[in-house]
Amino acid sequence: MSKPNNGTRATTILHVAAAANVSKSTVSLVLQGSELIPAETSDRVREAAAKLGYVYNRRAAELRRQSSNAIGVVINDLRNPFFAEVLVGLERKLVDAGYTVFMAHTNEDLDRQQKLLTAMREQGIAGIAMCPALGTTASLPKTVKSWGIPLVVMIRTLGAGSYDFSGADNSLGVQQATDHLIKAGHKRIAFLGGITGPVLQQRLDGYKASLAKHRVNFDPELVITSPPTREGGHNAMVTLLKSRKGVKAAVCYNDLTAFGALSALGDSGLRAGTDFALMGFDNVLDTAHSNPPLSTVDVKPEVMGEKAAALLLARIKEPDLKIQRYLQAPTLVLRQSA
Amino acid sequence: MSKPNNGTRATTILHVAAAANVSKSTVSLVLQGSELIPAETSDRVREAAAKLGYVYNRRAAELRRQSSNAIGVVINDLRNPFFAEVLVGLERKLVDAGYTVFMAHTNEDLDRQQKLLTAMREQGIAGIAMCPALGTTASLPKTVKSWGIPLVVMIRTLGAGSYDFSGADNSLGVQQATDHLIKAGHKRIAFLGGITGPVLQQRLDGYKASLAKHRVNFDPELVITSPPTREGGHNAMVTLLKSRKGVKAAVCYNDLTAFGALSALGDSGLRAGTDFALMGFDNVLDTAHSNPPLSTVDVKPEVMGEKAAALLLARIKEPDLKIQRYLQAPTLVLRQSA
DNA sequence: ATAAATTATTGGAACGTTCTCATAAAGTGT
DNA sequence: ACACTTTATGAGAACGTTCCAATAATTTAT
Repeated sequence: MSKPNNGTRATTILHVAAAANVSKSTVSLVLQGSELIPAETSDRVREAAAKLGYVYNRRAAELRRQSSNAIGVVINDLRNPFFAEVLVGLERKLVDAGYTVFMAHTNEDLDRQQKLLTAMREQGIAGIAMCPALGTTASLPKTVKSWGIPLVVMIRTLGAGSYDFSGADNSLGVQQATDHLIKAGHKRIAFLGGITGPVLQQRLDGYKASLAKHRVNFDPELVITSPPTREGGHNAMVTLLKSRKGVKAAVCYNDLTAFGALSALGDSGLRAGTDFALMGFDNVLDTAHSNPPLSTVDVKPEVMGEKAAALLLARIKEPDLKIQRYLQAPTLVLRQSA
Repeated sequence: MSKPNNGTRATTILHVAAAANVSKSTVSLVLQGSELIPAETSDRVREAAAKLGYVYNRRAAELRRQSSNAIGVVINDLRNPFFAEVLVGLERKLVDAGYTVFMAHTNEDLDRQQKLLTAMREQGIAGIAMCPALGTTASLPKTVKSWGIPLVVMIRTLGAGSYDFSGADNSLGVQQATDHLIKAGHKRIAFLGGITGPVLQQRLDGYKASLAKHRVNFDPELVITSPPTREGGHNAMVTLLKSRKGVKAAVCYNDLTAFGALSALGDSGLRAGTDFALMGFDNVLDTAHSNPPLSTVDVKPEVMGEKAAALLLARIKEPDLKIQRYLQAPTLVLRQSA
């Protein structure tokens, strides 16, 4: 009865202890569900806690035990449904494992990314899952590792360094998409969208590989880059239709650009599937109900998220585990656009 | 020189103090950018901190000063681009104000929402911005307020309680959309999509109000509900085409369902704008490049996010401010679908 | 010169937990 | 009855900051 919480301050473990007539140590043990405390006592404590409206002060606990139950996720393009899907898979898995997941958005801004990572570091987060903003230096994983924070990189590789990674086999995926178009009899196949970064590189490689394999000439005129957005895809398709006459097939950097391309085709009275063969990439949920439904490369965004979560959890549990790199195998899903 | 950080533990303010030959109090003041410390000293301290690789322990600081620089955002449907856009506006504003923003996703799960709020409470977050999951009880704002945490509710109202709110004038918006269709000569106008919740209610009200104003009969057969997704919109349109013959115009619950409807129209060889008049709602970025570009009602998602941020910041600064409710005024943006 | 004010710095007590020991009480085996 | 284990609980030192109150050194005013 030494702590009668009169003031305005939050009720603490000490107030609960006083109310339940035990020591703070006992309360702490009860809160942690320790086996050491008999039911009678722990009931009494829990009752007192409930009556006083006690709320656990996680900050204090984490300060003391030097640990955290929060995982930070840094994402770079919230407006791209692909990332949203990755996120959903990632978060589900982490939440199931008992972590609290905090997401933050860089909007492809390196400066913001730096600030976010610093903030997470200062918060003493238990681990970080990130899709690096474009232009991120390859040494970032090493830096984060030197901070002692478990890290998994998603989607975009960061050079050859040693870090856990979950992403897609971009090259193979685009290769399959291009193969499909070639098998359908197309020779002049455009590549639409994407501006920079490792993912574009890999996807272009796949495009070229397929062409080479089938002995069709690579024509640089047929790759039209653009930001990986609907607008970018739209513009790329407009350019294609206007100045590369006769092209009747295209592989897109991703589904988003494909949607834009679909829109541009529609503007010209063309319909993908009958007048033009168009392939997307990602198999975002939206593809099943676009106009027309998009043929695309399925890389299972949610699964990539789940895998990333699994890698991170493994790394947290066992910091010295050997580096793992997960590459989602692509499969074609053929709908109406090609 | 009393603290020579030999061990494996993180370097603290004390190590910095020792290295710079000052007391921990001085280091603390320097870290806070206090005016009290002359440049010569503070330089020395900062140098020492940098050399030792010191990292600020925010947990400890927040525990002591009973405050936080983090704001929690709870969002319910990450896969809906509308929410993504709201989020972007919200976050930008909060980050500009110096806060760290942590987002979390409920996926429309009340249980998860409860857990998230509790987690944020335990973390001692400075404020919460949330779009409540469907089915959230109207007393939630009161509860959060009783926790002493500033709160702003977004998009979905929660009864008539007293809480800060940022959302759209849904009723007026749909009314304008329906007016537009009626003025174009349509009499039988469907309402497609949405299943439950205050937003659907408000939008349906607007729909009915417009019909009433123009003396056209309300036909319950013409409102076809569905989950607010592409798939939902697709199915609703399929139903409409199959069993409500002759209907040539529809207002959609939101852009996402409109996209699905666009897809279903395409499946039937119909094109919105020429064969069918279709209106969306939200004016999500994607609408500008759908196939065809969607006519919709613009409620400026990013602005709603920014407004929510502003309300929250005001509430944090001045807890006794009078309650504010921001309703974004809708405007029609006419593209090709109607 | 002295008092008063200002400037630069510091010790130590918080903040609310966890966790290691320590101890007291009760049970067990001989 | 005794030693010995087990069970239930508690005291107090951390964790890394902040900030009040105090002191020491310097300047200014008289």
